[in-house]
Amino acid sequence: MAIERKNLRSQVRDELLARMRTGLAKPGESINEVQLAAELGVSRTPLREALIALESEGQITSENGKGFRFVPLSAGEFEDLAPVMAALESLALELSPIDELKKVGERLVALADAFKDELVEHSLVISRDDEWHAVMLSVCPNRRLLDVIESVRGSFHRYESLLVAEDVKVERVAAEHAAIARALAEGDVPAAVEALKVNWMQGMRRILDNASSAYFTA
Amino acid sequence: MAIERKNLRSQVRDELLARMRTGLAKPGESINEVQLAAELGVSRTPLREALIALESEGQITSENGKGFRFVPLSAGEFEDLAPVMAALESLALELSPIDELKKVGERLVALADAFKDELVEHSLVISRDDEWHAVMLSVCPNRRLLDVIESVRGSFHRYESLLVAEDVKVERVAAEHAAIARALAEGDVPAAVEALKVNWMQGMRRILDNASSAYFTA
DNA sequence: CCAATGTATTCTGTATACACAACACTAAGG
DNA sequence: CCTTAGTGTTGTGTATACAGAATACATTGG
Repeated sequence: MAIERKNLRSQVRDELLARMRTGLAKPGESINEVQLAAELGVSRTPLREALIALESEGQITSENGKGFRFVPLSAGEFEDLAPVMAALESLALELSPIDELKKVGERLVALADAFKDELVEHSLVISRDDEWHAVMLSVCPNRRLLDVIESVRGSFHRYESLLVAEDVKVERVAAEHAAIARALAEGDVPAAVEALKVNWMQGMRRILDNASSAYFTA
Repeated sequence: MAIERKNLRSQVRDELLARMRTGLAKPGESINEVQLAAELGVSRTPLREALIALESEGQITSENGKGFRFVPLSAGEFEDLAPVMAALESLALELSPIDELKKVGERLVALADAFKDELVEHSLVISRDDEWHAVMLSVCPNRRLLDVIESVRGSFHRYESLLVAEDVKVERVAAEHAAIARALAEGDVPAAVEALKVNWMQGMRRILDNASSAYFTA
């Protein structure tokens, strides 16, 4: 096995993302570089590099003399992100070869079923969902589009992880996924696109409705 | 007047972008940090920070022990970028309040006319085009979408700047802009979206056809 | 007591220093 | 002659050092 060969800045980046997702890094909180660097056991240099990378992905903000801050949660931003994801993934479907889509559609149907049956615990819901979308996008030949999707999804992810309540309606998600998958299997891209948009917007709405508004004060 | 208060890394970032657009930084060229830093009159630190920011925007690549490289020009990537821009700007239109769009449509018609009449010199074509699109997007309330658009547009820009030949058909662009603007003024968003997609794809195609394939070897 | 200015402290932004990986070149062995 | 191990050099990745901005605190004048 080829062993991982990663530089510190990317490891730090991953760790910061993890902390943002678990809530260990509180939204809106300002970052003390020396303290955080010490906590992570690295110097300020790779930490700052990770922060800068995350900043240009929109996951962190900075003001000139004041340093970096985890971006506050904003219902508005979350609502903004959903249609962007929907549009991007829709485009990905439209650009994928139709026959490939049909094949993938079948796999997706199976996955959606498994998803429903598994009674997945909450921590897994998101990674399952991720996996499902990854499979769907796997036949899209537009590399740059996939990059953009991944970047935006990063921001979306944060809201999912922090706000997903215990009682997420998993069956609902599975049903929506199944609808998309069936349309794809039949080669009906417009229908799939429509279902996909519903999936994103409903998903966002579900999460937002269940979330305590307290999260957004920060 | 409030005087500019920018840190070095953003200034370096701008300078690097400028060099990429003028061709001073050759596509595919690998970057020697000490040399480039000296050339810019700064230390490696802000230079690296700028490089990292540009990397996560997709404008620069890096390999672990090998450092940074200006990304090579790729016809494929350029072709990939166009539909993404089209989809994103289309979404922006769909999310904009219809009455605002109508008002903006009128301004855009005027701008398109001016564009045609001005017989603009080549260096100005792109910034005019930019300005036009900026006005069009000015009524879109989705901040995050605008961020994503700006980021992707950055990559697209590079191709425009490097490949736009002397004999760009300016009237063609103006005509396409006028079509979009008219549709907006009439509040016909679907028509505007359709025209917009044509604008992006045709624009990309025009540039690509006129470009010597020699550019892509790097 | 409050306002305003001066001073101390903290933390960012930038520069420099250091260690090790990657690459180039040479030399020895087949 | 080709291959490969050894050696030197260059350049990145990371750590540390320094300078100045921002903030908090104290002090003085009203």
